[in-house]
Amino acid sequence: MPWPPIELPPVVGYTGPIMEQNQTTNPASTHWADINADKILRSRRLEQDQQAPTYVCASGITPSGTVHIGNFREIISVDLVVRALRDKGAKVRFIYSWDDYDVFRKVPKNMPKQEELETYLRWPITLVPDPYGKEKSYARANEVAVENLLVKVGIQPEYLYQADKYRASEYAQGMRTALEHRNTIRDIMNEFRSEPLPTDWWPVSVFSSFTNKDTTTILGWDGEWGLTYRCDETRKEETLDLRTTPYAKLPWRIDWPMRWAHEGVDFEPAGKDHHSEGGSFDTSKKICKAVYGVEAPVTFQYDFISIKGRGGKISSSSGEVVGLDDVLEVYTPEVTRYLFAGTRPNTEFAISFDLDVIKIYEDYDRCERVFYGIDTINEKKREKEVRIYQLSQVHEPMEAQPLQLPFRHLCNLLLIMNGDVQRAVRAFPEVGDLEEQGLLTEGWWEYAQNRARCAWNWLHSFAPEDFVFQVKSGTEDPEDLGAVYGAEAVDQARKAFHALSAMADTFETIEEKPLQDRLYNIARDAGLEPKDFFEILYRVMVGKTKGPRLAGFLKTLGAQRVRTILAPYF
RNA sequence: GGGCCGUUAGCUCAGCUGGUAGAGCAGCAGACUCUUAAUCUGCGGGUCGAAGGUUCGAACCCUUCACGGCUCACCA
Repeated sequence: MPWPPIELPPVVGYTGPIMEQNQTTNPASTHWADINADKILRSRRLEQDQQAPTYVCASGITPSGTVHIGNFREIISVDLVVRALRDKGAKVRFIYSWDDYDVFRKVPKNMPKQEELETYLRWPITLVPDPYGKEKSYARANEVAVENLLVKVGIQPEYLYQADKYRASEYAQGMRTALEHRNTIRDIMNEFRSEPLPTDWWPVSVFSSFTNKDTTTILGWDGEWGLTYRCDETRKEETLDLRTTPYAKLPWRIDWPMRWAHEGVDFEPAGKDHHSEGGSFDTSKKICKAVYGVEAPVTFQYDFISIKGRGGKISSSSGEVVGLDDVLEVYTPEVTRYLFAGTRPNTEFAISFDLDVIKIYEDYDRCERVFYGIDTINEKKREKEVRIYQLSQVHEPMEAQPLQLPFRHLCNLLLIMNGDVQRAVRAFPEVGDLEEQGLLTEGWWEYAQNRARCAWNWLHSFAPEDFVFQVKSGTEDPEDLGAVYGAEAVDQARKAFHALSAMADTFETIEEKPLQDRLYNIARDAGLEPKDFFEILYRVMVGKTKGPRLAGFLKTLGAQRVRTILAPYF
């Protein structure tokens, strides 16, 4: 189906102050974010006269390609816990670590300039150029994309750039400590390895200053700051001073605990791939204690996310990934947060792009009505729903229940209005009334616009064919209805159309129910079975045998449009 | 081989810090001159994977087992 080219306003990003603290939080909340917040608070025993500490919550990933929605689960999980901590009155530092000093291992298939990128393999991603030529590096391009999106869902951590820190030798002492505990670290890692690390293994790695690649061999350490390596490609040797060199770094399983100690991290969750015995969290935890002398942070494991209902559009095997941007095309920021806030982190769930989308929006709306006390359910459930709603918000919730735009109905109105957001929203009768009374705030219009845009995107890209229709403009040639319904039926339909046009002026004032009754009468007066009349009318109006409930549909279209559509058939 | 998670109504799941088993969908019955996975009203339906244990009381805690899934032992 051809879609009219519609210029939609972009989803509005959130620019005001972030929602910081919620005074109404029930301290006994059993929401998983609150339970974890309590766990974090308990992990630091405070002496009587000790000042309230700042709790450090951390998250981070390697920006080595497009950041996908699975990665997003980690950062939103931390964000929710951070909110829970702040709601409990704790001071929190929320850090997000871009591991942009990691090695560029593989060129993702969805990147342009594949051949040029190939030449940078084994370099640190912070030195690989941005194939789009906009940012100062490949890593930075991926980072910027995510940082901009996170603002829209109300997540604003303090970003730490590991490449900058390593290259400025901020971790010189951390690396030296690792070297001093070389054997301890090797023993810990060997506990779980199938093949033990070789005797000439070193707990640091080096990028060659001659080639920028990590293809180097460490030859020795002087017991202080001097590290000697050989560049495998050029066979050149060099001694670096850890206090000044930009080239040294720690491998992952040592880098992680070193940073926990360096930043004093109190909480960091990790994916299930890290959370096995002998996995990276496990060995990092041991190294953290044995080498850096501090306890590993409180953690939990979050499960993977799958995608449902993008059949045919993007196959996951083609290497194309679903990112936060894709999710925000269909789900508003609040509903996106709702998906994660309402699901325990250690359960796998699917983000749906099919008909489930409607249900998710309906669930969210119900949650909102519970929050505002419109819908009543038992107290225990109410508390849980209220908490989920709070945690889903990007802005402060409004004082009273804002006017809801049910997703399904909004979809129909958008289809009737050919994607015109303003007209679709105003087709809700309540909108005009509330606007006159000055009860629709700017925030509400933002909500309406975001939701309408998501609905339109969904209709455009993912809704089943049965679900969508397009109102005929009245300029098309009349269809050859006679072949299908017979000349007599068409003749009768013509009569009915006349009658319908004649009463079109009453659309604005008549109730749906009486209008519906009139339609049946019109059909029978013209000698048609109502069923056939409806079918022919739908064919004329939307080119299909079915469509939106007629009474409401006609009222929404209005007398003028209905006449225009019917005119060619007189 | 180790670890983690799951097993609750026909289906998808909720039930979280032990207190009489819940929701949605499906099903059945009724209503609407009716049409979007139509709408509204009502109803039924579960030895909570199995066996033991702790407890006044267990879907929930402990032990063992069965089945399913994921993950680690290479890199991050």
